Amino acid sequence: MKQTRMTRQKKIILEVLRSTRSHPTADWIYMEARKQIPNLSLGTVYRNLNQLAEMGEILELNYGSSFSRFDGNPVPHYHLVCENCGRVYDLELPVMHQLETSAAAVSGAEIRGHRLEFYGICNHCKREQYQQ
Amino acid sequence: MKQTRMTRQKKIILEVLRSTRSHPTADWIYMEARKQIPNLSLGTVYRNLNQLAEMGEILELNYGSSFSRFDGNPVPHYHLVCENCGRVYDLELPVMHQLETSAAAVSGAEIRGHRLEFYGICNHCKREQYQQ
DNA sequence: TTACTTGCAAAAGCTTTGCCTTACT
DNA sequence: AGTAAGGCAAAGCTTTTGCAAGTAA
Repeated sequence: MKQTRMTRQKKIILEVLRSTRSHPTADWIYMEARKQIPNLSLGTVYRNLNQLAEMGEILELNYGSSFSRFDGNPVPHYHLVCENCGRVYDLELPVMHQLETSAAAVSGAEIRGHRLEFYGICNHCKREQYQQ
Repeated sequence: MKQTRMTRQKKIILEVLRSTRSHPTADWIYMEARKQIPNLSLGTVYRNLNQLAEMGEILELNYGSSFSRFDGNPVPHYHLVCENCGRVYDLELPVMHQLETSAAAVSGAEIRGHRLEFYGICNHCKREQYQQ
C-alpha cells in the first residue's frame, strides 16, 4: 500500500474540517483553506478529502455515489448497500417510527422522516469471495 | 399547483421502475424504457423521475444532493438534515449497533456499518416560520 | 534521491434546462 | 384550444485526472 505524506495542504484542510460542526462541502473547505493557502487548488482539496476519508480520519456523507438510484416502492423501508458490487437491497426490517420521536427529543426539530442504510457485503458477494 | 398529465413516456418509466427490485439508476431506466420508446430522451426520464418523486409515487435514494458533505468527526453518529435550510446537524443519539445484528439476520449479509439520517425542519427554521 | 503531492486546466459524468414541437385533457 | 410534456442538444455542476513541477521523508 502506498504511503501518505503530511503536506501543508492536507494539514490545513483537516484543520478547517475539524474546526467546524457544519458538515461543509468540498467547495466551502476549499474557500476556507484558501485564506491560508491562496493558490490552493480544488483538485488538491478533493484528493485530500478522499484520502482522509479512506484512512478513516473523516467521514464522507452521501457516500460519494455520484448518481441517484430510484425505488419504485414509495412505502418507507430500509436498504442494504453492498460495498463490493454496489447492489442495493430492500431489507425486511420493520420501520421504527419511534426513532423519530427520539430524534425529535434530542434535537428539538420537527422530524418528517428518516433513512436507514446498512453497508456491507451481500450474500452474493460473500459466496464469490469464499471461492477465491 | 400545476397539474400533471399521464403521458406514454411517464407510464412506461413508471412501469419499468415498478417491475424491478434492483433500485436502478436513471440511465438504466432510460435504456430499458427505450426498448419500448426508441426515441425517448434522457431528459424526459429525469423530468419524470423528479416529478414522480415529488408526487410521492417513487423514492429517490441518495436524496439527489448533487454534492458530498464531509464530517471531521470520524466516530459514528447520526445526522439531522433540515429540509428547509439544508443544514446538517449531529444528533446526540447513541449509536445502535444492534441494528446491524438485525440487518444481518434478515439479509444474510456481512454488515460493516450503517447510516441513519433524519429529515425535517430544524429548530432554527421552525422559529423563522412561526414569525412569518 | 525517491516518489508522493500540488496546481492548473481539461475531461468526465450525472443532471438540468432552453427552445421549439408534440400531444394529453 | 390551451398548456403540460417531449426531443434534442447545450449548459451546469461537482468531481476526477493527466502532466510537469514541487517537496516531504
